[in-house]
Amino acid sequence: MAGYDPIEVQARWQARWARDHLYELDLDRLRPDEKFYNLVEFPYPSAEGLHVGHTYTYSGADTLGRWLRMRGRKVFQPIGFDAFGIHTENYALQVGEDPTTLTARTVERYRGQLERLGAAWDWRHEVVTSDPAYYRWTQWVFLRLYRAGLAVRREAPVVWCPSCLTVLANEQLEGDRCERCGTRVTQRTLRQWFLRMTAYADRLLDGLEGLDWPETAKRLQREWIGRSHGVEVDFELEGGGRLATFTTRPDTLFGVTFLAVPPEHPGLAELATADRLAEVEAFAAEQRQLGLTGRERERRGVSTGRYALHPVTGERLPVWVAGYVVAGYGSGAVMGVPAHDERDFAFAATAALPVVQVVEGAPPPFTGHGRLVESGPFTGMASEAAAETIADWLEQHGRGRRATRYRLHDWLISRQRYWGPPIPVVYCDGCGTVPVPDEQLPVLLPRVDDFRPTGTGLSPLASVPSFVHTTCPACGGPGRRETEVSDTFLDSAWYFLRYPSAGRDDVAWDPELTARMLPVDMYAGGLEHVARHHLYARFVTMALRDLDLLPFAEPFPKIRLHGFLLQDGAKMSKSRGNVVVPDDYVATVGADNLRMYLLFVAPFEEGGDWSDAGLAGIERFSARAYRLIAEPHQPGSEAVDLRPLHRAVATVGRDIERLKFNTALSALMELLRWARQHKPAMDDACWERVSATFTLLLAPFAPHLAEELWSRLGRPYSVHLQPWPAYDPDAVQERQVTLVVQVNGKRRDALQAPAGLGREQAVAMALASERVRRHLDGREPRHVVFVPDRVVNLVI
RNA sequence: GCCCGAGUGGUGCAACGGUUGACACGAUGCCCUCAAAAGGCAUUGCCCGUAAGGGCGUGCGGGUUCGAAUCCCGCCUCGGGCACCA
Repeated sequence: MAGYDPIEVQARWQARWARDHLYELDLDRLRPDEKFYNLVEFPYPSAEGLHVGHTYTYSGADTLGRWLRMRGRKVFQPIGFDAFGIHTENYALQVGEDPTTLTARTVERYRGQLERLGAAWDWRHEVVTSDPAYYRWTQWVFLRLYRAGLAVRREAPVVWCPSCLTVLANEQLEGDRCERCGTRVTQRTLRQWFLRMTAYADRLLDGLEGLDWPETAKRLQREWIGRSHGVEVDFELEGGGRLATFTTRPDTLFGVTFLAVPPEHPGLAELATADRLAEVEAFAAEQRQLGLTGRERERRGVSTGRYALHPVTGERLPVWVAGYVVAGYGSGAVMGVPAHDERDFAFAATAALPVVQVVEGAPPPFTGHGRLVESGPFTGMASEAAAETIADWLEQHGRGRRATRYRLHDWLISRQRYWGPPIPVVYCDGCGTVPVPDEQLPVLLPRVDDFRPTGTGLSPLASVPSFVHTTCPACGGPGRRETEVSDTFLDSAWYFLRYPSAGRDDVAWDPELTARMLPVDMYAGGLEHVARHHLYARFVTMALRDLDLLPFAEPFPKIRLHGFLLQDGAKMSKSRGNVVVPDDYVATVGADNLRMYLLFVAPFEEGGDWSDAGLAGIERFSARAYRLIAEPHQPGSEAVDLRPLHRAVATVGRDIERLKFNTALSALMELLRWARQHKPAMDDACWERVSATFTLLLAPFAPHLAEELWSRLGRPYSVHLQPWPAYDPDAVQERQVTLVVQVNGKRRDALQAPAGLGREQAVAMALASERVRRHLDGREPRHVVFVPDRVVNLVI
């Protein structure tokens, strides 16, 4: 008999599945209660090809999906390509090829790779975000947000790489350096398009409560949104004007010894006194050049020469420009309380500013709470209560107001790049900013000879006259197109809405279909996307819901995060040269073995270490499984006790549901060993049951092998259309248990006993044990702990 | 610096507060073979002991409990996230 050839087997069945469209669903007939929208994060088709990290996630999600399918759910498992964006464009720049032709090739390659993994993708619903048929609707989504006042254009500082001559997305930063060239980034101020995500800060935060997400994911979003409740305190300036500061600790108001503004402060020239102006501007210019991240942790600053007046005491307080103050947060200025804030304390030390302790506790800097001292009428109060009282006082006297602040910023979607959807807006001298009408979508990205970033702050599209010059949709006069493209994260912020309706050219998504198919039932994703993609998608979904374009506000009620696959304890990376390429393994050991190995090596949600050595165990397992089923059965005479089979069905199902694929596989391995041992003794009925059940349990993990075995068993195609086997709950119960006997908590014997033994008999058995008696040393137990079917602990 | 997560055999890892080490890798021995590969079977936490048996053992130090890898407190190490958000 020929041995198991995983490569031949996978090729044959993949061809058959594709021919039969086995994994395509008829969405028209689907009820919301039977569908299961099984979503994975779609890849961006970059140069390197599919990473083994993708393979890892997709293996887990696909195994779950296949199992749910066998459990009777109609599993919708689409896939697509996040093909726009800087990653793709950078590679195109590197090889000097037009991104359009390049993307066509890489997408094709990815399709092949994804296909060969043997996952149950529904290719009929594929989306490619760089396809005009897709980005037409990305532009449409933008226009909905624009019309709702959620897309606005305003001037703002952005991160700039002086070496690559381009704006960088935040996700392209490693600390304060450009991911690509390692150059330290600077800031630049440009007129930009923003999506007003901060308008949804509260709902994004509060909505987390009801989501079935890992706690770490919720925490990350919570911290990213960063809501703080506090008070905005006004300080009158000597010589006129006032400075508003934000604080979460109004109870420390009497400890203020200075005010500080960031180097980016807009009114700096007016703030500084004449004699200080030159120094202030020099310092601010230098600090702005460094950018916030370039300033390190040094505590530098210069005095503006200006003084502010304390709102309660009227005391004169110097106003400083300080590098550590973050622009763009709160009111843009802080009240310096060195005694009760570590940063202010450090700054006060270098600037020789006084430290006044007003909360009792440890020596400064003391950031805890306590009784107020030296605080005028509020002295003696507990600081928590004082915070409220002082806030009231400020509000009553018109010197401040309660306020809520967020770390979350509006989403900067402008990119001075080529490879993205043009932002669908026309500028007209007469009409101003005019949105492109829906019927004129898509605004096509023109083919250009030179798509290199210009370094001028303008997109390469700005130098394409045929693109720029257009007709104003409002008045018919001459107009200029917006030449920026939108962030690639906007493409992916709504792609899951498109999948069911993919291919429709009349709507972005069909309302009736969407109501039935969404939201997503399970999203298998990565931690690195939580504070970006998942957040953007939630924001866009909420906004669309408010526009009555969607019947739900949360796109991903359930998310699970895969762990990371390491190599030799280190993250795989090109620079380390330790990237595992899945293709190589699919071609040598086969997709089934690769999938199972990835799932076996570690718990799915924790990740683990890749090792070629470990793969051998899985290959052996597959080969044994193949031999078990493929080798003919010489019937024995016994109706073998099938309890182990029932237990395996229970365990494997339970563990798949919990995403504990590693233990599910070990249960399958145990079942295999048991089946091999007992096969010769089994009568025909018994063997049929065992061989079929084993194959069904294997199907979610090793779809090709299981299909092959199923066909060899003479069963009707396809194993993937079969129901998951049932088990008898009674048969799962053990008949015999190991009863551990402890003396004073130390294990002294292990007795074989019938399950369900009562206390009396168990204790009697324990006392009868020779080993136990030796340790009892003739004494009577004072106290006996009995855990049924587990433990008898005799305490003397 | 702050916030999470994790520390268990030579290795990856498994264990509702109840036999620590399932499953697998590796190693050792044996079977098969002219031989090797493949395959099969067995052993495999550490220490003492020929053995029976005993002692120790889940990063470290305490605690709770009849009983702790698991719960609590304090440390150490590694991994990840955020990095001056007042």
